[in-house]
Amino acid sequence: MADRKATIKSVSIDLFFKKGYFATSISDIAGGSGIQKASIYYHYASKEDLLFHILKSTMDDLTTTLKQCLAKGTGTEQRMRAAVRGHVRFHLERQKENFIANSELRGLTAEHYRSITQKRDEYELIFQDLIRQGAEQGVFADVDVKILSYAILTLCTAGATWYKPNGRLTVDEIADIYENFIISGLKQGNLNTPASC
Amino acid sequence: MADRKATIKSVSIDLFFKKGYFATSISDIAGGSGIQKASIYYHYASKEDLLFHILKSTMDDLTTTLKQCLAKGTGTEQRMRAAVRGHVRFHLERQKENFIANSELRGLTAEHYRSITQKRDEYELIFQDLIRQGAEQGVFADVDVKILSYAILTLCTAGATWYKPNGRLTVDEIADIYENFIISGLKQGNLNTPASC
DNA sequence: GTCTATAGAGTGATAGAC
DNA sequence: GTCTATCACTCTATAGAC
Repeated sequence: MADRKATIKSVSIDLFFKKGYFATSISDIAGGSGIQKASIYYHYASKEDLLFHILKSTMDDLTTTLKQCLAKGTGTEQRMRAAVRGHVRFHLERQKENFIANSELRGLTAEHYRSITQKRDEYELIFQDLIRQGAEQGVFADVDVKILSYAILTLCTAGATWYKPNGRLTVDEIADIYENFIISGLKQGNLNTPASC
Repeated sequence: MADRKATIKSVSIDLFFKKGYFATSISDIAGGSGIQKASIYYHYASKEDLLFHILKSTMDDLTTTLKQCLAKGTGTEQRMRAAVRGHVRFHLERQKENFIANSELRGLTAEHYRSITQKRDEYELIFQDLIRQGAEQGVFADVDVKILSYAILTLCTAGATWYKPNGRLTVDEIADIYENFIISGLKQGNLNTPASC
């Protein structure tokens, strides 16, 4: 039980993922951490403070990972492939935190909410720039940048909802599928007539 | 104030969407409905019962809508296009209920949870059958059916997260974008080498 | 750093009058 | 069908001992 503060955070991530932020009590977290609930407040100012720490570190690590992935690629398509792959991997490897980051924003104070959504917006911008560049270079079709960026991100993020660590497919196999699906969608080859319903 | 029971349900949908199920109290719902909180229990047995009614009617209507859309189409690609379009439309037009249906399942009792996820699984099966048929007929590429069905559904469902009724694009314009993106992804035309990150 | 004890407020739900 | 009143409980957070 080296670092109690880290233990509390880790237990909270497990519980927020399984039960949700509002359904998890300080008592639950204390029980899981092997201490009394009052002791939580020595390490974190409040339950909301704990949530904010989780979301902040997740978003910061996510952005760092993306930038590392992009640094390796050359050319817009390769860079988009690397971005998608990095995004998928990060979300599957740190499934619980990412699930929380996408579902528990309402638990934050107004100020902390702005802080996290600003980080998210900056992250989205990187993808939007890639789509725009690809469209200008003729690598991708002339698609709606905003909608497509949301589509790409939610698609990959959704993995954090259903992924099972010891399931049928490995992280890299799932990343392959998403990468090809998304690049195909961005290129928009051979399309026919739309539906009527 | 014709039907109080319907008013309570409608107010609950608004509040569950805005604040979340656990963060919404019976008092909040009563206040929004213009009655005292005890009166809620004349119409619904419990807060959970209210949530279940919302989710059940949403899922039933969703499945009905999909079947109507599919009845019109001929050919696998046209049927998939119709299915995607119907799914997107339903989620954007009934945004709040669908958002709740995708985020508040944890509020249900074990029995009700099974009931709703069973309806969801049946709905997903329709999409999985379409993907499989398309792959067999050579209309779609030989893709992973389960992953792709999750991808398609979460993609369209995500619209319920960010859609703004009076925003830049109409429901049909958004449906067009998703439809083309998904069909392109299912066909997987002209792909190059994968990324390395 | 962790404990016991408790404050203070809010919760879902019920009883019974009207 | 809606009300007032209240029960029994849980919650976050704090005070102060050790």
